[in-house]
Amino acid sequence: MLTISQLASYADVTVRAVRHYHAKGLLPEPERDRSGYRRYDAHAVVQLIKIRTLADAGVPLSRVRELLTAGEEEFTAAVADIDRRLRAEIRERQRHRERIAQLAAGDSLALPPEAVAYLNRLRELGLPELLIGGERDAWILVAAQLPQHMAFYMKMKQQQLDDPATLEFYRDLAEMIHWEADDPRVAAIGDRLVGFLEAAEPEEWDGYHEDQMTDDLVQLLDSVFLDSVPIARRLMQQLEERGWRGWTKFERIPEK
Amino acid sequence: MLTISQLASYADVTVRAVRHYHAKGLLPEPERDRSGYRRYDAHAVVQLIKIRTLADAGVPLSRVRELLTAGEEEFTAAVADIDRRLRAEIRERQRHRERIAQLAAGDSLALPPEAVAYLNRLRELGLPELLIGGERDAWILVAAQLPQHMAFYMKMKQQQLDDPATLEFYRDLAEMIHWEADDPRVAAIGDRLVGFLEAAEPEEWDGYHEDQMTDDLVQLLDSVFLDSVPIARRLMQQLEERGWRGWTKFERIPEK
DNA sequence: CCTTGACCTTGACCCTACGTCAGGGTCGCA
DNA sequence: TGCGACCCTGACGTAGGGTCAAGGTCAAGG
Repeated sequence: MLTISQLASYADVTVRAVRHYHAKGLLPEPERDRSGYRRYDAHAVVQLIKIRTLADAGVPLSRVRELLTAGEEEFTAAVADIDRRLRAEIRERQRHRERIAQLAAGDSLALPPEAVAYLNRLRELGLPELLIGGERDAWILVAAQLPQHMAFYMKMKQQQLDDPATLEFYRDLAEMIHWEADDPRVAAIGDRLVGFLEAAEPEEWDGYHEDQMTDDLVQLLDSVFLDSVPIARRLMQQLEERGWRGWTKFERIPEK
Repeated sequence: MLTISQLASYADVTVRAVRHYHAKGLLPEPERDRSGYRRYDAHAVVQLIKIRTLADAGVPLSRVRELLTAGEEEFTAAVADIDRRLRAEIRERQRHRERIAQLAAGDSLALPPEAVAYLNRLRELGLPELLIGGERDAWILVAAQLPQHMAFYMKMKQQQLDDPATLEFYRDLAEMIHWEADDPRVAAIGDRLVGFLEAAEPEEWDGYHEDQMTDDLVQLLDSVFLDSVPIARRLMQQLEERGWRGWTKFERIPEK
């Protein structure tokens, strides 16, 4: 007769695993000797080897129980089922590999490459890191909600940077993030921005922020701006005095 | 400000997962409103999306915590590490697939194909299923301990079956399993068996059960025989009276 | 006879990444 | 004011065991 550790070593499993299989009902509890030790016969070794064979093949223990007593057809059906699961798990991990391969550090975490390129261009233009961080966060949010539109958005943004006047204005906006909340220059910026908006109206921004972008998302993006730039609140106040509101999605305040 | 379910839906995770990340320290606990509800800002959405991005890439949460604050080099090192783990898991599952592909029902569970072929031959020879079951269990044990020698053992066994005299004797042995414990014919079988053993001596069985097979294993295999055939004990007793012992590995009892 | 080391017992907590109650408080709307 | 949808904490469950803890047992050697 065998002790539990002898049994375990024949099947190359741990003693703990054997007890686990007892608890799970995979392996019947054997007789005990007078001191309460489990005593096994050779048949238990055979059973245990079968259990390990299935478990080593990736069969979950809950199914091992069925399979040990299953007939031929059930068995082959179950095997097919398990093979499907394994294939799915392999595919999942292959996708994981592809994803982590994309994950360099920094911006590219949670952003598609075209967005990373855009952020890098902002960086090359010498814009302050604080503003770029705000942009990055905003685009992370957009990329999470509307991944299929990121390519389009990024193309639009890149085109804006190609226009010298817009770029110049962008630089001035960037300056703004360091201003105190009561800086008087905000009024001038507000004027210029409204000038831009009214010159561009009405069709130029077409498709830029259409139906896809829900009001909720727009509000969330606005709050990113409001939270990351101290003077943002003042600026938006200026805009509202001039008949405009919003930031992510400017719109004329309807006259009442 | 966002509620927990709004936050969760922006990052496409469950509310439970968000709380889990709080508990794990991945996402800082936000301010509470006066009724104790968590209130989030847009930055929390960004953080949560980053967490999901890493987790979706197969990064364990314990490492996500490090990676969120890691610099460029640590990050790429960690990514390489995770990729290694993923590759290992994929390989593991591919091995599992190969193994379960081998697992038809019945005998082949835990046995190599040549052993299955041997058992099938016994079946074709019309030997009783009870005896074949005993053989199968014995070979499962051997295959688990000495997988590299199975091919050789099976070749030997097949050769034995090719010899008409041995085969005939095999059939008679097979009959035996139905006998009562006090059947007088056991003596005759004992005589014939000893005849075989002494005729075959000493070199014919060479390499069949050599050093590889430990005494422990031999004893285990003997016990399979003793447990599965009622009259086995009587037969071995007969053998001992004639100067032989064992079953798996017959040996002459040294004269004292 | 005693010690020592190896083995055995049960019970309980640990891991991942959350899911799923249970029991109770809160919000917004009709 | 009542209802459904939301929020809170706390606790238990998952798969497959690992790892103590606290104690009983066994065999060998001094």
